[in-house]
Amino acid sequence: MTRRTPAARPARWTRDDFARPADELAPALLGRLLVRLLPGGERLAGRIVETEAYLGEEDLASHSARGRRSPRNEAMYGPPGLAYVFFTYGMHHCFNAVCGRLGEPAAVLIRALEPIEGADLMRALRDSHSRRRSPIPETDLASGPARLCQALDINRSHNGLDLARAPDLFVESPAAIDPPPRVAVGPRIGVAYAGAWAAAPLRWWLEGNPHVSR
DNA sequence: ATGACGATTTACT
DNA sequence: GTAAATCGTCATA
Repeated sequence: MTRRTPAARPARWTRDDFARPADELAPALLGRLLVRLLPGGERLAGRIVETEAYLGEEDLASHSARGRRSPRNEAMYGPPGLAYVFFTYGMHHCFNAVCGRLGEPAAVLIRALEPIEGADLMRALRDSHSRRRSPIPETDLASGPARLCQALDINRSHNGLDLARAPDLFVESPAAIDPPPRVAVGPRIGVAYAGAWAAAPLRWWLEGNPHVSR
């Protein structure tokens, strides 16, 4: 009788994998792969090395704080597994995975990736967004929420996409998680406006990984 | 209709 | 370290 070893091959995440609280999902995503298939068939993949949890209506740092619901953040109120992509600062995109239960506006912001597949293509995509002369070092390719969106060509067209079903954007557990990762926790970035919530330890990253932002 | 500002990045002093 | 870039969104009127 053939027995498969579940962890021996890559496994795509299903809706159930996203259906948990943001502060549970955020650390659980570390070490997983965010995979993007470009229209030409090229496969880009990055190991998730930094995440932030946005808990819901009570979280004053969240776009859904105090029950704010609008066309922009509508995806946050959808089923777990949707992509929430928003445009900010007049020029940047950020990518989240919606989580929790349907109707609860929780999400996890992906803040940084370590390029695993297609790094050269990622560099070309990043170059197309800047006028930099020297080649972008690999540690700068996806080490920030807007950088990773450039590197994987993620934009508003992906907002509301179902990560559990979309053919071109999904999360995958790698065949093996190399070294047992040491995880660090700290306050979220860029949410100083959120009062006491700004200090909450809701950001997780792989300790010592050079692809983490800043 | 108007204005303030942002879950950022980059360049420059 | 500080500041510019740049525009969609939302709150207020």
